[in-house]
Amino acid sequence: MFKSSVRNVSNSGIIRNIITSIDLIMTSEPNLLAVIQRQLNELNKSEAKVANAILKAPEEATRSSIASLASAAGVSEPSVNRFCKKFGATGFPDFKLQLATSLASGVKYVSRSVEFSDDINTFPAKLFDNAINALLTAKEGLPLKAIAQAVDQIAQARRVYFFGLGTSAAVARDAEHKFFRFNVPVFTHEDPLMQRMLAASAGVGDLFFFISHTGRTKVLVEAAEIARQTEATIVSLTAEGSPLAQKSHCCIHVKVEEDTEQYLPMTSRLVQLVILDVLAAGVTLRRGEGFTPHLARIKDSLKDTRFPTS
Amino acid sequence: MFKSSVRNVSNSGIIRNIITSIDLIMTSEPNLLAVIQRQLNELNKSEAKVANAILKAPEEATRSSIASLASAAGVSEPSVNRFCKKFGATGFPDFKLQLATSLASGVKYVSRSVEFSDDINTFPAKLFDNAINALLTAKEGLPLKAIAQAVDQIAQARRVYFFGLGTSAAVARDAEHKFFRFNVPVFTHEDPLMQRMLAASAGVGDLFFFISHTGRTKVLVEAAEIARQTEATIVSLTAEGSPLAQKSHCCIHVKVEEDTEQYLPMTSRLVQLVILDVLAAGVTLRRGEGFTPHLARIKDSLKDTRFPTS
DNA sequence: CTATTATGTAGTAAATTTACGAAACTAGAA
DNA sequence: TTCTAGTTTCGTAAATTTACTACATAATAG
Repeated sequence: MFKSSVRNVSNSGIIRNIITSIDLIMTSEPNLLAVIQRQLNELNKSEAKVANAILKAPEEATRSSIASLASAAGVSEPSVNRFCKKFGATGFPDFKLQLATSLASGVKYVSRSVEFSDDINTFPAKLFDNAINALLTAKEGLPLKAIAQAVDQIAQARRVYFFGLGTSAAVARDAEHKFFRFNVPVFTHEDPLMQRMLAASAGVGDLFFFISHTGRTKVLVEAAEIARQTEATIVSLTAEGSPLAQKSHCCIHVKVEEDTEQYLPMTSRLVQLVILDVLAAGVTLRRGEGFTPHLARIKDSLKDTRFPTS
Repeated sequence: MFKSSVRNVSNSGIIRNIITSIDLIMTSEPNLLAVIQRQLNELNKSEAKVANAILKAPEEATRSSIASLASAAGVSEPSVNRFCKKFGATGFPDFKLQLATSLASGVKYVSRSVEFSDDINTFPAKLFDNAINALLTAKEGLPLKAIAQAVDQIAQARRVYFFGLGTSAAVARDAEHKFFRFNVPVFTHEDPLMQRMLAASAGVGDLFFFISHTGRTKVLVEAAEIARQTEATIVSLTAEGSPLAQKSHCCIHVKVEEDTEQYLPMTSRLVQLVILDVLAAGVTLRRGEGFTPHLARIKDSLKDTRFPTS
């Protein structure tokens, strides 16, 4: 079984090496509760009971015995044990340990939406927790291959266009600010007509980077469609399998479960930004150490626009 | 002797009460390992053996049974048990739990900067960790009072201008997208000249929201200065004590230790965005439950611009 | 109605704690 | 020093709690 092979890492040096890469993808999970939360509807009856009991009182769960947790959840002891194993633990004690560690960081790793009963003392922390949680989740399932590919393509591009609409326009703008530093001509346009026209007149060496949470915004997908007719490369940061993703040569997709009750997409944008940071860092690494003076010059150029630090 | 009086706590009620305060000092220490380390020479032979075994391999200690730890330390099982109780735990499992928690909170969240020796398997995770770390730190020292005040002022404002330059311009743009939903006329301008002119022509009910990581960007501070001459309210999201902060009626300052070696400001912007989310949520709560249909309408208005979900 | 999955029962093994006693140490006196 | 009473320290073994496994029964899907 895959799960158990991951856990038994400490036994064999050889296995350890093989596992390392998997670890990066899978097990670097500081947030057990988030995983439980996410899997909640994938669980069967008794497992769900256990999950709810744990989510309800996680701190208490770390202190109780398997028997008391079982009775609290209204299930038998082996059910609890099976539950633990399902989530990658070797058994109940190990599970408690993992749970305790994830609780330790102080973040409530369960998405908590803001209620109208919240006040200034509660809702800011909730939003921060959600943001942190989103980043942690995204970090787990990072599409490293697509990221590496995108870095390659950006590093080689003659021109890079960052296109987004609505909230994603702000992300595109941010990307522009980040990437122009690499001597690559970078362009952003929020105007769909400009986007279409630029897409139509693209050629070899042009790279279009589309940003969209849903990947279903018509005008953006259409622009991608047009660009696709040319020799340009199309990279997108969007939802997997979406119309936009289908038009792309390379799609960086990130799983963010945006709270649909929430009318403002909060967290997905943060993840997009960090991914763009990652891409920028990737390009910097690509450019090599000789490139840092160039970055330093750009930074220095801003010096005179600021009041000196007293 | 002090040592023995502590030891004999369980015998006498009076002594117990005296000791309690000492316990409080001792056990409120977040790092159990540090406590053990400090007490090391006050311990007797077998206890010291146990202590050393734990200090040598703390991570392993959390995972091992009392039997294996006992044999690793070269003592009997009850000795380990007594050791645990001495350090405030109810028993061995409880001790392991405390040890695990103190290990988790301390070490993990350290800023790690990207090196040129990094590759695709390491640097994305580093950047995510840094981002998460920044949010965690910001969450700790959230200026709730200033936030509450800013929410008040935004909710009451007749017009809100979000001004930022450079990277912060993108944040301002994002803020615009978030806040326009509250029936408040929101404006963003990246052009310093526009910012000056709008500032000059401001009046009662106008709110200028300045965003700047350093708080030292001259043209932005000047715009704030100009706005300050009018009846407008000035709120800023910037560094504490900076020139910009000094011009503001209300300053939301956040401590983010930006890696100065890094030429791109990565994390501060994320924190700014989440803070703006917090403000937006605050305004929503202010508007009350009757306001949600309005938000829903805005969301629905986008429906036709998207390809339907298959 | 069969095959498969899900859940619980009961027994077993393991781990932890307690009770008790032996050893080691301390201090005072011969 | 050497002995002895008192004390502390530590380990053995038994008791108890806790967790796991194998198996049986119930539920579910095909």
